[in-house]
Amino acid sequence: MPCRRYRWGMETRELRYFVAVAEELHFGRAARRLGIAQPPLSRAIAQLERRLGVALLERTSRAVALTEAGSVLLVEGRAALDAVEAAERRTRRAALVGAGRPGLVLVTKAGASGELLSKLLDAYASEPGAVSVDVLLCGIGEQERLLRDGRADVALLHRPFDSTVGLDTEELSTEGQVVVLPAGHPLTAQAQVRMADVTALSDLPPPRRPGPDGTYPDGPGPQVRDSTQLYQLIALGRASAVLPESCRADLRRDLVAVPVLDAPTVTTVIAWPPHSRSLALAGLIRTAIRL
Amino acid sequence: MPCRRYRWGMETRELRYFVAVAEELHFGRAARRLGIAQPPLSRAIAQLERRLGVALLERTSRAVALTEAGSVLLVEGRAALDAVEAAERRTRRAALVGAGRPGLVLVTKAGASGELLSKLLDAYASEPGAVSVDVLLCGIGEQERLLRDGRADVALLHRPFDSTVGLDTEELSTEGQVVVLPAGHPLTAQAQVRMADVTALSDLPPPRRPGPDGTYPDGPGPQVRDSTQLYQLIALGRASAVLPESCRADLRRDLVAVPVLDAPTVTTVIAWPPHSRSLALAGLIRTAIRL
DNA sequence: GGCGTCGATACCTCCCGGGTATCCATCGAG
DNA sequence: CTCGATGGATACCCGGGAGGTATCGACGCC
Repeated sequence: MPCRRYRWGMETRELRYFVAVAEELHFGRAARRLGIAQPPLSRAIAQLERRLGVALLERTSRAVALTEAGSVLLVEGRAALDAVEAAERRTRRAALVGAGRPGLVLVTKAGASGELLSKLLDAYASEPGAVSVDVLLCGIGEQERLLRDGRADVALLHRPFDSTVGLDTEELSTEGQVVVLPAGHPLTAQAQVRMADVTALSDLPPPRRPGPDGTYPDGPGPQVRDSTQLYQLIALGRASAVLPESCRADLRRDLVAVPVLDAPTVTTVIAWPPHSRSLALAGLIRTAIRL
Repeated sequence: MPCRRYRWGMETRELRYFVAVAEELHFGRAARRLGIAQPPLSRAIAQLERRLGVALLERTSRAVALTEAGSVLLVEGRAALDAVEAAERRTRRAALVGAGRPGLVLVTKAGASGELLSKLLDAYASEPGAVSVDVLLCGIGEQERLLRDGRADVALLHRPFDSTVGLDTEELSTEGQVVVLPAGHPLTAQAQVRMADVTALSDLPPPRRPGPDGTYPDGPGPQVRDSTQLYQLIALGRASAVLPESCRADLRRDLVAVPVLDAPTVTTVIAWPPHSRSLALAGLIRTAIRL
């Protein structure tokens, strides 16, 4: 009779449970995080292992560890959960278009490519059939995740800093880099400098930015979260930074930018998840390519 | 009390149900395909719409149509289901490595890059720490799907024929193309030809190959499924074909290949899903790059 | 050796996914 | 216009399983 569910594949609930346990490596904590009791969680994981016919965790009653298969499922499962979330979010958003709600969400790093972005938005808005575009500003390395889990539809990325794996891209512009220094600093007397000159400034170390996991790398420089903090620290004479030329448009009056001859050039690209080619997205990309 | 499931996102069961209905545009047929009765399916879809707060289907009691949001969920949902399936398959496979079971599955089009492939497999097999590699041969345009749903881990693709969107790639080799003709054909007297010479052969039209959906495009040429059929038809004087140079190694004795000067060059690339960088995969890719 | 920790087991409850029977709207044939 | 066929929605029932609490059992630690 009824209820022979187990005949199809995994349910997202099972995946969420497994990912929680695999991340915590502790059933109790994982259960608390999931808002359920520990026993059902144990059962669910056991059932998942039975269904897959695979041992995912080594339990030794004092410690929990991932098996080889378990670590595969952790990374693949995260990707799958992201895809499910993306489906949900994009569907919800698609239903709101027209009521003045965002038809597209564009994500880029705060304080980068500002001029390019505003030109793009202006140009697209005057296209026939343009939908409204929301702009989402985020930190470094977050864009890929936002595109994958559906919070954003399209991103402005900067090679070689941002990874573009798994995304479709089109190049928009390339530019050199400048070193940003406090006004009056000796180096600002020069028309251009080299990377060696910049790294030699041990009293003005490069700042440390948080990674995707929110932690800061070790090093001498001050920790910064956004460009306002960064500019203030440079103005205070506590740091210097090598940034793409276009940052000049946003610079405070007490900062000076000097071209760095041998810094790698930065390419701004527009990137989007390869399978989601909606008409609105295609229009935005076309506009972007035409600059 | 117990059971407040609905607080988290979609379940894969709901997605599978919706995709079935969206593809069939008919609740009864979809239910039959899913192996369940029609009423539970209606309920499940209604519940999904309630959960998302979004209308996915327009039902008019005689016809079912997708809303805008529904077509978004169809494409995003398929991608998500593929990702879940991929997680399941790759996890199962990861658990079998060591028992002589395939550690990696490489997919490529039948009858392409044969020499490169065997050199790659030989070179990789002699690496320290190599796992066993299964080779999967498939038709045109199937590779992307096999990589996405986890039936394969890595593919040999041929630009510009195969799409590489959403995949990480490394170029392996480039080659020109040749036209394959029956021995004794007048054109075989020449050392090289141009595309115009080939398209002028209206008695030897290019063959039609099935697309990803299994249907053949319209046109004059004969329908072929694989290279054996193709070679036989050429030998019979019913077709000709422009193929990468490397096909020469597989040619029957009664066929002749003539270089085509202005045909686009073909690049063989090794491609893999961007997030799945297992050690075994990395080793194979490294070997491939070193040719 | 007792105690604390943590995962597994036992057992209960009730929600929900599955079923069948039926209703109702629409379309087409006559 | 009526009537049957078609196809989705509704009503209702049933059983499995997802959730809970209580407890066990294994291990590490003081």
